[in-house]
Amino acid sequence: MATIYEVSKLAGVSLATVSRVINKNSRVSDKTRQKVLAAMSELGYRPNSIAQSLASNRSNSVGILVSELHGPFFGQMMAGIESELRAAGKHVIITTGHSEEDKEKDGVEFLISRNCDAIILHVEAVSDEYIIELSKGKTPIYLMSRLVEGLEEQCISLNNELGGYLATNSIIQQGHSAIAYIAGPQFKADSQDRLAGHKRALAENNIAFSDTLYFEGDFKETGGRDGLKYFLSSKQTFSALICANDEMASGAITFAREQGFSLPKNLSIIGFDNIIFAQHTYPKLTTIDNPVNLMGHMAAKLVLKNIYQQKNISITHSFEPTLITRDSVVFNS
Amino acid sequence: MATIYEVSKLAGVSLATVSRVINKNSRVSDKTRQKVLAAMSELGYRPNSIAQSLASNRSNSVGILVSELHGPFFGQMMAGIESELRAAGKHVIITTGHSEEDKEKDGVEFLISRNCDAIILHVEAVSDEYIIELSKGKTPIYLMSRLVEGLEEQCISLNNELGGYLATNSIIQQGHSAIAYIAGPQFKADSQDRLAGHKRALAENNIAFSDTLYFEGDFKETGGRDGLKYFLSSKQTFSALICANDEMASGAITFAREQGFSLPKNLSIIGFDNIIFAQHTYPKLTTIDNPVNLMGHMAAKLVLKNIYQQKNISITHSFEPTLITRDSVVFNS
DNA sequence: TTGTACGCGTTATCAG
DNA sequence: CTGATAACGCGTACAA
Repeated sequence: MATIYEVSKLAGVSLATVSRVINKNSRVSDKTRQKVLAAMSELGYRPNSIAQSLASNRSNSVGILVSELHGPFFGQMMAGIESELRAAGKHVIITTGHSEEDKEKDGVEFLISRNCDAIILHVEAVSDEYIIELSKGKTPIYLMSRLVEGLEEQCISLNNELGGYLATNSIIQQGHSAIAYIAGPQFKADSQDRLAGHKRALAENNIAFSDTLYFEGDFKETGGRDGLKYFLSSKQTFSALICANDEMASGAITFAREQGFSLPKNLSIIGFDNIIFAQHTYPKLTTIDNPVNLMGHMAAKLVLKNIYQQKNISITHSFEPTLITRDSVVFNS
Repeated sequence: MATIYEVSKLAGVSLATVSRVINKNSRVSDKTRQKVLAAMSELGYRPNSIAQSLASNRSNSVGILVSELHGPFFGQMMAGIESELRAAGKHVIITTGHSEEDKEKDGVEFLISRNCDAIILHVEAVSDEYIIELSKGKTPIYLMSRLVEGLEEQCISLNNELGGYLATNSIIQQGHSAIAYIAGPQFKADSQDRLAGHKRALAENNIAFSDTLYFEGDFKETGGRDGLKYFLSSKQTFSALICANDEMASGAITFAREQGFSLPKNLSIIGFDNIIFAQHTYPKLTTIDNPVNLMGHMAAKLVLKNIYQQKNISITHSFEPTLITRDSVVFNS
């Protein structure tokens, strides 16, 4: 509520001097600094970051755009970014895109118009061209879980194709050949890549991909439920089920048991992402680890290095998923 | 990048006129409006919301402070608030407090300094006095899951005491009398209230509260695990376990099975919150519904009504938890 | 080391 | 209906 002007008056110095003690960079004599500090605390002065931002064209805050605010995946991602940035004294402004092109663009413009020093995006509906165009603007752009050609240096991504391959391959190594697959929404690049990896593993093992053992889910619990229901109603036989994320795997597990399956004996199930709850399904979920929290940290480090000039930070742009073996996949005898 | 000034030049009108067409309220002739609109799109003009905010003292955005960005509880809360506000064209600025006093205050000041039209707080470490002091400032304050005396009109809260009572009472009604309790961190009011409800139910049924069947957990999976481990190592006998939230219940379920328990036969377990994954534990978790998503919507409605003058909105300040009966609690014979 | 004065991009209050 | 012009709160050359 109090302004820099009132502080300067009370301290008997000029506006500029007050500004100088706020931005600890330029030199002020110790005596006047004390006077100013005293005046500030007496007035309960707090810098107006809006005005600071307008005047300096910086904001000490980075924007984050995620698809959703709920769900273990985005939660881990946001937490990773935020904790890294917060430790460096930077704030985070979060908004959402809901996987819809209009909302994603709206969110991006909001963040840009708020003068964020950089923005970290997890966008799914928007085109590569849009992103490339965006990256030419004055606000630096960084991308999570997405690899855009020409912007490799600004991307932190996971090799989803490899993850998909690992999942299917591990299932095949366990003696399964009749394998059902519940994919994620195919407009999402992650989902496509995971499916591609699945198909590669099948091909390498001379197993034909079957349309009737394929279902496109929604990445939520209901997707796993609906997918399994679909496979069962179409009288397919299969000994293993691959779900493109853990939420769908959870849904499938629950539905399978409702249908009288004994797990994992009757059906092996594998997920993807390794969300915390994957340790608490029954049987404990075998899955592919997606180090999304780590990737969040890395994205934050990337902006600390590039935007806030922090040195001695080494960046990993590309992450590799790994197989987490638990109890939900067994040998098919 | 383009400013209102360039637009006015290109359109051949004054700054003020451009500002008028941006803020659709005051009247501009159709002809000049078209000229301005054309100029805006030709230049790709986007209002700088920082400058708007500085000049108008409004920001069309509301601040949210939560303890953590991850976890099903906060996810649902943020999602509820955001979706309601977004539908009304308002943006949301989210930051965190990590349940630490300093960080909570820092977060609050960040939001205030960003000129939020209102802020919605889920604070746990900060005192009632601080909040009351805060509420005297120029930025309107609203509170989630916390009831502060004197600020009832700005609070959206859950009757946690009742929830705690319901949980324990339902367990008792199932014939249990040796009941272990894993509480949440006791510096959190929610945890205290849930525990108080537990004790009331015990007292009403003439069951003594036993210190040796009490453990203070951390509201995470490990809390459930650690709590159960503690009870088992201390050779207590009990037929039911109450966990102050679902994460701890999940951890307890997993650990119980690792220890060879057959659930729910050997041990009945009840949780609190009814997070989505409570439907996917095995056995499916009996729990207390905490309508946190709804409460988020309601908090958003409250600011829409009070701050953005939306009419015909009816507000519920106080929510009641309900028992969700699933499979993890059985009759003690 | 300190002060003056201008600019950041808009809104808002006046006149006209 | 439209146009000057003063705020908004602060950063930052430039001068002193």
